[in-house]
Amino acid sequence: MNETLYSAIKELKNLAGSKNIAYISSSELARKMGVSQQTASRIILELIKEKYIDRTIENRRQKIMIQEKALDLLYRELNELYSILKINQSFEMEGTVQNGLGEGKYYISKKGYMDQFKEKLKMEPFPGTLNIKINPEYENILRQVRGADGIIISGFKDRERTFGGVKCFNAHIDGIKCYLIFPERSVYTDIIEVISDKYLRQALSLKDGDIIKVNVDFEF
Amino acid sequence: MNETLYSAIKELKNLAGSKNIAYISSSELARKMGVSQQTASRIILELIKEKYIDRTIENRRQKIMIQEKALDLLYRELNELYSILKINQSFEMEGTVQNGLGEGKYYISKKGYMDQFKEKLKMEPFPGTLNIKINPEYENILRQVRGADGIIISGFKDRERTFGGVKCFNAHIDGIKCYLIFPERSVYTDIIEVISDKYLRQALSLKDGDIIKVNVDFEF
DNA sequence: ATTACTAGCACTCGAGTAG
DNA sequence: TCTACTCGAGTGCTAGTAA
Repeated sequence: MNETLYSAIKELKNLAGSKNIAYISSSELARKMGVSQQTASRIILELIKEKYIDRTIENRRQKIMIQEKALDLLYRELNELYSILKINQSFEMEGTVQNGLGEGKYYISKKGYMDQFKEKLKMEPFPGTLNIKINPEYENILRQVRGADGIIISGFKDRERTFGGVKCFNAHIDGIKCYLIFPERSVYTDIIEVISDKYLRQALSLKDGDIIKVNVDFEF
Repeated sequence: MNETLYSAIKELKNLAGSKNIAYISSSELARKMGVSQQTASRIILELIKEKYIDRTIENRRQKIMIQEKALDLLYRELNELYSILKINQSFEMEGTVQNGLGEGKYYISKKGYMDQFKEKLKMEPFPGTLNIKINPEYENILRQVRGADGIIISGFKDRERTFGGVKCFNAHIDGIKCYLIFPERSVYTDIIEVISDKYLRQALSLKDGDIIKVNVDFEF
């Protein structure tokens, strides 16, 4: 990753705001970045090639759409700085309890995962996940959490198929210790999966549709 | 500022930890950064020249001391990301009420400042400052706050001398709205000055030596 | 082992300019 | 006006090597 592209992404995201859409000419970007118009133009082309942005030219002006990959990069940088500067943060998110479909249970119970949970999380998880649909206003916090390095649970193979790696984050809900688990390769969903050594639905008296707060605890 | 130097500073600060001292050879830094040993060596020389680090060579190994200028850079980047990503933060710091010496009163009362306070902070400050010595464990938070862009109060001249610009941050102490004020040019002191439209010592029943919490409110 | 100089090469930048 | 191509110049890289 070229460092100049990072600076350009910052400029563009700053302009784009929460809609992630910016209208800017190459010479204007050039001026903001302190480079020539030609270089700015080349940077935009590179950003498109690397899928950090999408661009259309409408009525002689460029419409730049910031892509997930670019936001990922910015949040990753933010997390890296948190980590380097040893800034401890706790993030709160709010969401709605979802019907779990029993899929979680299938995955959690796999020996390949379970053994690692016991070893790395120092607990034996209840065989099932609590699924929470995070409210849209917490989208950015979720993105930041997802971009952080968690406790890595490696992928594995069994007779039938391959299971991908996941990463876990320390969290708590209403004082009950739990872990958020995400696929290691980032997937953009607003539904998070929570595991704990307790049956969370029971311990917290939850039913589908309940609104709850989840706190993610980072320590570097 | 070269972007490569920024990456190098991150690597070095990461290694250095809170003591801001790292022992690392140029080839090790080269490996971490994915460049040649020669380039890493040159980077270190540039960092020294630009006063981001200090270096001594003891018993064949380099001792690298991270300088304030480098920390400034990292915190500034962090703040820039906060701003770009519209992350609102509130920072809490703890400190001890200090004897103010009446200096604050002299400055605050200057028309050049007072007019701007009224206009930009939309309040008429009590003519005096509450000085708080921040506890060392909040040093990094203080650094981060100081590195942020606040509400700018421009410097001015009167008949006798020049008064430098200051920047203000929204804050509150025990629910009372106030502002932190810092000289615009960063100075490394652990004493902060607080102004408010109220006489804070009275409103909060404070005396020298009292320990209080200050919350700085950022909004981007 | 280190650090860091010199030489040469590669890559990135901006000027000129086309579409 | 815009964007973006080509090309020459200069920066910054690595390899070789000295200390």
